[in-house]
Amino acid sequence: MSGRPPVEELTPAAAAAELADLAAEIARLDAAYYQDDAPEVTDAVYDARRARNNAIEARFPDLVRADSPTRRLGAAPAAGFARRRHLQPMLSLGNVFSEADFAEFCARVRRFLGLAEDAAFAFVGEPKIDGLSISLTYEHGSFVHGATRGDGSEGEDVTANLRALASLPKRLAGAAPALIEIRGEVFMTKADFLALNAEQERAGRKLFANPRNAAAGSLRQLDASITAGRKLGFFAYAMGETSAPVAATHAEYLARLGAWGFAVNPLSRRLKGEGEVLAFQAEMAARRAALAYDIDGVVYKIDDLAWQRRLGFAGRDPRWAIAWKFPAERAETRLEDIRIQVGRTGALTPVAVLQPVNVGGVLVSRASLHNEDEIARKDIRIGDAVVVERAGDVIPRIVAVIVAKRPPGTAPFAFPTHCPVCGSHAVRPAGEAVRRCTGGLICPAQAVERLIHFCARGAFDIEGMGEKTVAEFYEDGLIHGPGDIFRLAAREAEIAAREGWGEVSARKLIAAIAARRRIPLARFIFALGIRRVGETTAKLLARHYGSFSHWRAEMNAAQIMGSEARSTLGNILGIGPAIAEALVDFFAEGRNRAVLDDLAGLLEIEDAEAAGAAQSPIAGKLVVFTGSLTTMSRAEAKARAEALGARVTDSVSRRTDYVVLGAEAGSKARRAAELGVTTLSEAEWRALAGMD
DNA sequence: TCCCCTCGAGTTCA
DNA sequence: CTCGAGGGGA
Repeated sequence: MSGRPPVEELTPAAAAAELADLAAEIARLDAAYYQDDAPEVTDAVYDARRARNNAIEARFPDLVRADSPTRRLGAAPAAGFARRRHLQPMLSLGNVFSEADFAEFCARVRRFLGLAEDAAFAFVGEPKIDGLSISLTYEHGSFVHGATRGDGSEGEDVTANLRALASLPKRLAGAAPALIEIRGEVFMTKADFLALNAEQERAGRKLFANPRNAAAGSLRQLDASITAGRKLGFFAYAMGETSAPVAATHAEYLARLGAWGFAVNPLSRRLKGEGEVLAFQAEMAARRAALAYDIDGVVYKIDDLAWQRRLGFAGRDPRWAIAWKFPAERAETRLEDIRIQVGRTGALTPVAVLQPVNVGGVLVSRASLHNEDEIARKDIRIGDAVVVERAGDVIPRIVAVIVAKRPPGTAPFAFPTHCPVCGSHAVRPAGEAVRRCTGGLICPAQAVERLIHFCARGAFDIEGMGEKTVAEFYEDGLIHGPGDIFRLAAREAEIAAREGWGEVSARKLIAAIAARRRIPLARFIFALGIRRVGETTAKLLARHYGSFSHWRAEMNAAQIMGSEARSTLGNILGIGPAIAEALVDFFAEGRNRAVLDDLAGLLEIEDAEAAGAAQSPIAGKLVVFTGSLTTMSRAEAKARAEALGARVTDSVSRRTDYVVLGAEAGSKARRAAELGVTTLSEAEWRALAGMD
């Protein structure tokens, strides 16, 4: 800043005067920015003021004012977090753990793009910081809102908190698309984490387990001024929706981000091929400990954005990027007990109770043991010394038993043959891994789990009816079955009188329940918790039957008529014999039918939209590709077609809608002609599918 | 009949 | 997030 002496040369008196000026000035600028939405100065000027203020405060800690800008923020505290849908979903990433895995990833890319086996392509390697990813939306160059990743398609709106991050530009420098989503990572350095925890300890507050949690906890503060007081860093690294292309390669995109004013991880590097990737991975592993922040691996992205588009997604993971994780952290501890949990479907799941041990910054005291065989295979016994691992995922698992440290007198674990809750016989069908309680409707453990599922996200999604509440209400006899939830309104006073409850929370709960009386058919079916019927299958059924009454009638018919009607169920694509049987079993049980009657009287179940109402002309069509395609590989063509709602097979039949002929198409072209199936050239196909 | 992929059901800790 | 089973195509 010109015209001002360097901080080192300030006298205390001059410093005090300047801090007073800065406090007043920054307060005014904040008000203009946050309240009037009319910034008076550029962000660079604003940031320089804050930086100057911070520098002076650092040198004269005694002079920090009560109204110092570092102690408050102009933004009004947010009232809870609204949900915000991302314009484009935020990615998850596939993982690899070795050179061989990575080579396999590259081979898949080559196969998909139809490249030669020795074809080289460039990557960008980026250290994978253990923070929390967020999405920022800029309109006409201005930061308008930001959200956490959430489930990938919808996160929490933390705009006010993000405004408090100095490292995040409020305006993009230079030209930018009218609308653009920018993704990056909010993180805390190891040093700031330790300092924050020391501060927390001094203040008698709870400590954060690791920098990641500290960053998440700091960002997700309802009072944005707390966020402002925490030192959070931000690196931008990815793109979401954009109204205009901004680069041809990822490396260019990163440069663009830098030009706009974002911090981009300086360690990110363009790598010309697999050889350079290996070297980079080794380099990062070696530098990991010395870095200011925690990283758990390196993300490699294919540099060419046109290739990225072609590669697209397999499920939720992009085919054009991969996270190469460092080996998981491990720790040794003692297994104190094995407890058996009973799930919604009656599955008996063994869970290890561990002597709490710190694994990679998190205190682990439990780990799933999956099933009977897993325990037998590893010969896990109560009292054993075990190695616990927390891999890239968060979920700990037991890697092995240290047999040398096994105390005397242990015995192989005897898996119970009866349900620990209701005492019913627990059976394990031949060929299956899971042993299940046969108590069904009489088992209280299953009943609670079913109710929890009923209220959970994706099903009725009743706010305030979490696991604990449901379990307590069930235990105290407030609810026995799903219908009772919708009769709770009559017992509001009783709920308000419960420990930990009050009038306000009871009223809110009743309102949340009332808000869910109307429910789409698919969610309703999913909520029932029918075995083998998850979210996807429930949607499928809802679309097929359209209405609750139709579904119910058909299912009753199937139940009465047995195998014949069961085959009708089998005609729904995606419903095979096992799911059909699960459905018939559910309806065969009188108590389930009673629950349905009960709910039908309490709820308004919305009809599902008619099947196949999709917009693309190829949605629902059966397509066959033959011959060699010139503008894309076979796998790519298939993926694109499926993304547009078509089904792709390899053999031409009467049911085939289109046969797309590549060069040198042979027998399938002939067969298509014989059967009178419509054939398309590759160009015609691209036009029909809207790919050009 | 086999293989590949998707879906369901399970779980940890903050 | 992982594992196992189901579904569907080869």
